[in-house]
Amino acid sequence: MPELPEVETTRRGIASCITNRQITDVIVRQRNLRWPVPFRLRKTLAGQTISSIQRRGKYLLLSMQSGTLLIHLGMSGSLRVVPANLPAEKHDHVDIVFDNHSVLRLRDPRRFGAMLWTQQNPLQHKLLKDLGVEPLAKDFTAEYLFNAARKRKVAIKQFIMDSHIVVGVGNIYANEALFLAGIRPTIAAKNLSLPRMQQLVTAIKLVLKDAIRSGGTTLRDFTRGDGRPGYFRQQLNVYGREGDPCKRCGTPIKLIRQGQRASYYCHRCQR
DNA sequence: ACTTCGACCTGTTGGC
DNA sequence: TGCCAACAGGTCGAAG
Repeated sequence: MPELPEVETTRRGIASCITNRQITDVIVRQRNLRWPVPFRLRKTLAGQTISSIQRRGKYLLLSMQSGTLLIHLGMSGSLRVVPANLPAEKHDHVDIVFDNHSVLRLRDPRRFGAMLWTQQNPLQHKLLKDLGVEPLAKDFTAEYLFNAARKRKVAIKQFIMDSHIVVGVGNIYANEALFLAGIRPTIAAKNLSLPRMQQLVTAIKLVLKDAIRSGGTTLRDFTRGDGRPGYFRQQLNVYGREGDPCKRCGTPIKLIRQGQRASYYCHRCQR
């Protein structure tokens, strides 16, 4: 579920509920996420106040007096603020309890997510320090992408999904952005001209902004527990549409595999 | 420095 | 209906 738009929507959705709230308790039901949830997390967090919640890539950064809690939602994670008396369900692994008896609850069926504590500058943390640019920031430009692609023979789709180049472009939006830009996902990154990179950069920003705009709907549907985001799904041009007609030219959408991920594209519109 | 691939998990879906 | 394989929105880290 979580690509950058969902993570950003989550951040915005919980920010006002948790900032300036004091933590009174932490309940860890399952510590085996991607990396173990810190053993003494309850001891570490109790009594601290969350001063802000920021996002870097798909990581959420909860700032407190003595450090930062890093949260990644992996493939299936979600965060919700619920009343403390709402019973935890099967995959509700961590509760952060606040002084007003609300709870920040992490749910993650596949457990590819993470919750880590760091006392250093979080941007210097091992997992964050080598991340690429933010796709919606001004420094994500055609020139940047073009320069980064020199000598890179990897396919452009895998290239834009590489978080060391640019963060937050997941499989759905990589497919969608390449369609909008008219670029075939298999082209070697180094073979794209600067103007085509400009089209791609523009498409990535557009797709992510649109998705954030409809992210609220996506999130609400998801957290309600009925899975797929109905609203956003209707905006998809290629993802999940194998064999269906291209919305621009009618040619059946193709499905291939790149690096064990599904790539959908129009053989005619994308060259 | 770059590329490929296995690994981590559970839940859902589609074919037989 | 049951069973099994394939697949799912991520990304790290080892090995080549």
